[in-house]
Amino acid sequence: MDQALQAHPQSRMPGPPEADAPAPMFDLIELFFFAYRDFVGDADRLLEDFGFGRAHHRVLHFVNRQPGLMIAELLDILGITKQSLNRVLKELLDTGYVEARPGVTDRRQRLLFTTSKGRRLAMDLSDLQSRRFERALGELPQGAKGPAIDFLLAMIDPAQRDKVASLVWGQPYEGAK
Amino acid sequence: MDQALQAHPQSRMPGPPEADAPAPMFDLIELFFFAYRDFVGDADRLLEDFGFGRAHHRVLHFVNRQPGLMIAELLDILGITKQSLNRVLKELLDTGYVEARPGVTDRRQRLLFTTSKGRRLAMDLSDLQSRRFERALGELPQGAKGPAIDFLLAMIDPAQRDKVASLVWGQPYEGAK
DNA sequence: TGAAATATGTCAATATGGCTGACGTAAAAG
DNA sequence: CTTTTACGTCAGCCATATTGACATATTTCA
Repeated sequence: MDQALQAHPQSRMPGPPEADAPAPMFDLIELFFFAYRDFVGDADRLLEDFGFGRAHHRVLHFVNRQPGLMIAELLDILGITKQSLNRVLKELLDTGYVEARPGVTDRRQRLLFTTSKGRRLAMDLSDLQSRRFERALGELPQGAKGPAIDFLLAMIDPAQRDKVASLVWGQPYEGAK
Repeated sequence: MDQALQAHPQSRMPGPPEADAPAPMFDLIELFFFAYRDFVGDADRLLEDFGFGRAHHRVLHFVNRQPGLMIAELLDILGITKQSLNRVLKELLDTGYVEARPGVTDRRQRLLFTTSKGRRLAMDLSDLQSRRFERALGELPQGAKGPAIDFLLAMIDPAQRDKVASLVWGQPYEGAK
């Protein structure tokens, strides 16, 4: 019935002799894929109740994290175009999860803030995802959080690491606490 | 000029006193987001040269990993509908990266295999992503791979873990080697 | 002051990757 | 011989992203 489910053949390198290329790390590749999928799945389910998608989540999250964020900064963080952002942001503004206030020193800017409603949703989403991390870390030996942070940080493009670190901690990373 | 870039305010919990809810793990949440983005970015860039997207990548990857995979099994792994798969799979078949052979014992089945061209592309993609893992692990203390695997596995829904483990290792997980 | 750069908004067209529902067909299983 | 299974396909819809072009207000600078 399942001759289709054979033993995994990747232990044998197929094809002609290519010297000894390091074997691909299929385990990490696939685990990263599935772990991330479950990670975002938590939030996806909650967001559905509000008629929002992942795009809304990302906007809401970073606005909540950095109140007073400018449009241009948000675009830079998300790495999308303003046209893409606009539809999503508009919906968050229209439904009252995010509000925009003109900049004080520069009135061209629209500084973004979460409303109390938006803050609550953003927190609910973060709590959901934090609970997954808590569960996962709880299954691991004591002190697994530092190494996990180090691992994830090391996976990020070195060139982007400072930017990310200052976004995450408000300053360059100083090592596991 | 940048009163918009204030110190991060999340250290103070906003709103009324909600007792002491555990603080959200913003660091892990955001690092996971950025790490995954860079991780898939590597492959995305290579895939563009072939006119493929992430959907093609996933199909090619799992077919390469489990030669002789049935359509239904692939759908189960990817968690998408057959209609979604079909367009992508068709393109991989038409362009000769994947081939389908009727099942031997059950001729309704279409068993999927990568062609030599497909195997090469799949390996190139896996190598790219493996190189990122190698670089990352190289920046960490010796023996960081085991904990990384354990962390990612722990992040996966417990109910799905056996399925994932048997997909990744061909058997239930036995702990870091 | 007047021109240029900046921050943002908007219209239009397009691509990709998902979805649901309905229907068809060949082969296997009872 | 009927039902179930494995798969394909048509049609339409949605979400998220893209590029390009153009508009508008505001700030900056020569």
